[in-house]
Amino acid sequence: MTDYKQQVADTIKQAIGDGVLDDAVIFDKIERPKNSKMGDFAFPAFVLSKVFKKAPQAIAEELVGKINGDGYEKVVATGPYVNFFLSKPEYSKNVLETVLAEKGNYGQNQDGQNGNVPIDMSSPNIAKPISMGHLRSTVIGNSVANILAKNGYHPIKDNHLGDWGTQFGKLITAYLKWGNEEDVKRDPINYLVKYYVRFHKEDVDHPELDDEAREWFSKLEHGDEQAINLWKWFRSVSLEAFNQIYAKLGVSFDTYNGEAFYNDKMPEVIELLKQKHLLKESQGAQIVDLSKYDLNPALILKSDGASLYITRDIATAIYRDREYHPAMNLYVVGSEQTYYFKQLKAVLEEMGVPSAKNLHHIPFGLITVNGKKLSTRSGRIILLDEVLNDSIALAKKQIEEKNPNLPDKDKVAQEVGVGAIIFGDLKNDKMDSINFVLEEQLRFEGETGPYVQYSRVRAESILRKVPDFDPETSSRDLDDPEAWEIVKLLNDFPTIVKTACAEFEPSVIAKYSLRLAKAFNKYYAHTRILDDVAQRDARLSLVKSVSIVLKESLRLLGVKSPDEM
RNA sequence: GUCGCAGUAGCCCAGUUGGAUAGAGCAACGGUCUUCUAAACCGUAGGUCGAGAGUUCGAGUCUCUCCUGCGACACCA
Repeated sequence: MTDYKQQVADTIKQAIGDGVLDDAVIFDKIERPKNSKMGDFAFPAFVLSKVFKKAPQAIAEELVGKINGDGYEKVVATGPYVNFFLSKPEYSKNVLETVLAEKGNYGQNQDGQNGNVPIDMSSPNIAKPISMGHLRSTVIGNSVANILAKNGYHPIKDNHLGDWGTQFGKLITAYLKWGNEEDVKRDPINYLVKYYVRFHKEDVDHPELDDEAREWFSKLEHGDEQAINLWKWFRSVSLEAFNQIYAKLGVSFDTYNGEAFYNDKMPEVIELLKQKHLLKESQGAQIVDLSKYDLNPALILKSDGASLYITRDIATAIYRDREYHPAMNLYVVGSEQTYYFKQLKAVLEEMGVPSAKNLHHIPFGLITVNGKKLSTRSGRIILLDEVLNDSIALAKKQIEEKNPNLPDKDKVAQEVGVGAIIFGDLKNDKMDSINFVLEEQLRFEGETGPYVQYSRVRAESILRKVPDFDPETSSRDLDDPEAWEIVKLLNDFPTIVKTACAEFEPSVIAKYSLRLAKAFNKYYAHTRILDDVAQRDARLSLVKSVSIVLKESLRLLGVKSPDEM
């Protein structure tokens, strides 16, 4: 595959002459004009005006005079810019050739050299419902994993469950007092939450409940059989409920190493910190001083000797280091924890944990309701499952209206409804906070997941009309000016894949898929693809290529692509 | 108070890392289905890019000051 930007840079370099500008400088200056009528690539001549002491307009003219237009459609000076128009038939052929040959593999690179990348994501708490708040971590983590794999890494999706802690003492106490097995079996999360809430209500007037809860947690920690069995049961019924939602979202995990998993690995952390003489006492608690990182001290042990979140995270990082020798160590956690992750990284560096320098917090903005943070206590909670079901129901309704003869309606409704929610989350910069309004989530028109899905459905529909079309052997001699924008976008895909990976930013893919879908819909509206016999196969090659790249883009986002909808 | 993130059309957001006339979507108004799926396409209208200064040939983009919103600031996770 020809690197056209490099080709343009070489042409410019020859025209300028040796030793005037660095090769890299020239390459960096080459840009894509905002308006494609200006050209396919442009070189702004401003940088040269100082060197040659001439107006950039004049320099642009001179450069064009020195360029012989071989390999280009034309090269023109427009004001201070040298604008390059690529040779469309050759370029198109080249691009389509590559996409059709590589299919879903198009854009794959090996930059990651198969390095392991554990990703901390989703992380719901046992016995609590999965809310919209968990959606972001789940869906961003899943997409980042797909993007990493596309760049040659080996992602390891780790659902760091909140499955340990004093709340289990409370839960056991509450269950034994007011619970019943049938209810929990029927609707685990709902009833477990009820017990938990009731505990907190009653505990106001009956402080002795707290003692009981403490005792049960202590029993749990010391391996009491009844306590352990109840804990295991709560955990497994919760996980079953979670997995139904994950299945709906199309997200799976490689490990569920939650807090309980690391519980027995804490003493070693403390021991290591002591060996390195990093622990200091302060106000009765054990801290690590981080003043040389310009950070507040990290509190490792409470004054009562109990461990904290960071202790567990240190244990996690050390475990991952030994287990995976990770190329990167990722945490998809809300942006409100940015400072905390700086501290964690600093402590790990002090401890000399090798992967510390490759620890990346992937932050994202809050989901709010009326501008306020979600919280179970204040009742501002939106259940993810309900939102997904609403969206699926709406998709079903649309299918009944628009395409009542569609086979597999329920499956498609799920793919479209869930796709809308996932795409809606991933479309914008992950740092943007999202003010949740249900009606805005349930939109299938304009810049949405269903729009991209629908675009590919149209492409597939055309391809079905010509069963004898063979993308392997068909003509790729596309000489179709209307298709030009699409071809250029197709050529961008491998670069987009790399950018999304470097920035841990799924929205780069989502925005790209919108651009491609939009360009295709425009083409579709203006060109009768099947009518012109002479151009038919080349056009179908383009349609097939669009379908391939749209499907792959959606896959990277974790969104399904139905063939019909 | 200190630190971090953000402020672009009525609403929600892009803006190719400093380049050409600031762009989409939603909402509004008007047009396009006997012809490859109208979940689409085309058009109209909508802007002091939070405010001010600075750097430069050139600033939505970089620097500084201020304003506004959100978040974080050791014994929660």
